[in-house]
Amino acid sequence: MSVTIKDVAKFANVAPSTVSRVIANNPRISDKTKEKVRAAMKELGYHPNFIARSLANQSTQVLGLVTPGSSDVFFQNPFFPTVLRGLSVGAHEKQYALQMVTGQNDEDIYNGVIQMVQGGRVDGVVLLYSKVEDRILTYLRERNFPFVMIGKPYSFVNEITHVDNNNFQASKDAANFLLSLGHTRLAFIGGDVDLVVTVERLKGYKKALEEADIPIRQNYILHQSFLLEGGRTAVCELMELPLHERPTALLVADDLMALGVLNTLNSLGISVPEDLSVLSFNNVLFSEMARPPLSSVDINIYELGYHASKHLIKRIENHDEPFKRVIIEHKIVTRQSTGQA
Amino acid sequence: MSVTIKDVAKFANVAPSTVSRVIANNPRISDKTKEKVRAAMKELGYHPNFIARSLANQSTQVLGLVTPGSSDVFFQNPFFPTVLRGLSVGAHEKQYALQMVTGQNDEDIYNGVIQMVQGGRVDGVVLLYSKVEDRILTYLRERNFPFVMIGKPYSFVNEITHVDNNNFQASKDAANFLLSLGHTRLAFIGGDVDLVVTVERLKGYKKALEEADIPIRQNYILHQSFLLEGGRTAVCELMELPLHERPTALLVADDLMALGVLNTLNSLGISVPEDLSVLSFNNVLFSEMARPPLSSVDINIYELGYHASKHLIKRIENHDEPFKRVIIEHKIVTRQSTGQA
DNA sequence: TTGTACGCGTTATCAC
DNA sequence: GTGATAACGCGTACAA
Repeated sequence: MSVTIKDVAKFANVAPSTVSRVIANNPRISDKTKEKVRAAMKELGYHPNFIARSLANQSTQVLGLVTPGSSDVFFQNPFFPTVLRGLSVGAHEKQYALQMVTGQNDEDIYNGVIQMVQGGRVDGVVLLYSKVEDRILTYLRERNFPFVMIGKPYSFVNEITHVDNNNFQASKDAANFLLSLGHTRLAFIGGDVDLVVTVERLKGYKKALEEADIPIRQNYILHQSFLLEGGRTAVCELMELPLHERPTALLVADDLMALGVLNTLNSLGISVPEDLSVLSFNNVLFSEMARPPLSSVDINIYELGYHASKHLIKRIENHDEPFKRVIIEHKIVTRQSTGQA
Repeated sequence: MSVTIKDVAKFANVAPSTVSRVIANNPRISDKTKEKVRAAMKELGYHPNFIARSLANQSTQVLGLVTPGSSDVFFQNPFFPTVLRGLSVGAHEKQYALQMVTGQNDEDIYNGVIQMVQGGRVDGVVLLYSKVEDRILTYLRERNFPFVMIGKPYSFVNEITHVDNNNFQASKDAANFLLSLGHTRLAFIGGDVDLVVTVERLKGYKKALEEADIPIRQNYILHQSFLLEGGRTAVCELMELPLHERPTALLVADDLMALGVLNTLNSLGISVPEDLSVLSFNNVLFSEMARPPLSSVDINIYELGYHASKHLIKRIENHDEPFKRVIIEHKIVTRQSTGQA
């Protein structure tokens, strides 16, 4: 077996409790014994056992990460690695580890979260999404377990710490940008309607049209999953409209979907931005590598992750920490997929 | 606090050990008491405490995931989410959780691994890469700690369980494919030379040329990090050659880099595949979305992850499990970035 | 078939 | 300042 605190104690001729205090750097231990104990630890190659510490402490220094049930789709989106990197950096700064729930569907994930939480595996949880009805959220709230959400809560906005963009405003800005280029036939291709981010971006789109006195047409509003394939399907649907009714600009709720859109348009012989402008969201790494390079609303994905873990840790370490709404800036990055109407 | 085994015991009028046995589904407990205890557990909403269990068991049911030190780069590559999904599914099938080391550089990651391992946080470790000199590998081997590697070990190939493609053969196949199209001026753009995968793919490239009696030119061999930017730099370098010395085909060791290549070629007015063929590796999701769609060697990334966790768990659960070399199939997927010379 | 008692490696609360 | 001792929640010999 591994070398324990007791071994160190014997070796240094002190009590186990003293060793424990040295590890915690307790000020009431004399420098002399500290030295002696540290030497012993080094000599024996001692490393603290986190499991035992967790049991005594009732704290694990681990954050749980919860993906949406459709994790295969979620993983594929470049959003995920970027937000993960932010989470990782934020966690690392406070010496927290990251643990993921495994499972491919809602049921698996739900059970995974319960195991994590009840099993005491994690000190807190990050929800990497926001859904309209979410029993995981309900569960965490009921147990008053520390968690933060990336995205805007569907309800109880003031009782949930969350890190989000102002997606309503971002989408309104984006739509206004297209309007300012002279487009009036403006379609919206959104993601899963269960996701709050879709809802918010749709609202922003509608609001912008409304303020510009442009009637909202239901056949200009499409919903697909956040995937390449979704972009294709949506385009095909729009292009079945009679020529004079086709939109001249598309607002696409996700870059990956936009990539599918571009691809499909290309194979249909429709050129971007001459025939059709495309503006999307997220500004992931390959946006600028698309053909043509994608204009996209940068939502600072990394920051979303970073602040999420920072605030979660705050809530863990101070249970009375007030709920916060953290808004990350967005910015329209103009490239070559958008042009004058 | 949470409801414990003792609470259940009291409620069901049995001893704590009986409850424990019911959880383990010990056959020596009568069906009647099992029912009684299970009813009590349900009634009280009992969930086992993993931490306590881990301490008693000396096992955590957690797998550790180790990324290369340059994790920011690694995360960005679509390879990562895909392999992660495979790992996740494999782990989930055996009820294992996944934990990641956090940290942005070699030093952080190294310390993170030591903490994970010595701290007893994980039962085993997956190395998601293979480097030429790797002290993490050395450490794990010295401690005889269960681990598997994704990729080919630089040394001790027969003493390390690993899941890999035959990258030598894959690269040779790929080069031969280009040769069969009539290309003779064939360049290789590889990744980080510290990575074994780069080394293997370079070897395969060289071997194919050698067998075709084509001399190897050092200025046709470039190395960049696995990133979009790397593709750009490499192309610029090659295009500085006099026209008649320029390669007519590129073998690129990574799709992401190939995307950068395509992009740069486009802006230089060089058309693919008419002027130059491009063949890359990995066949990640967006390969077919590139312009033109990328011909790529599919290496079954998902399978790499899936088998890695499966075999790691085998090693954990049976410490005498022999070392294995698991080879995942590869296949050239021809799209529009390759053509006759 | 079930109960008792101890150990897993720490931390924390007392004493001294 | 430092040393016993009791938790933390569970698994498991050993008894009964």
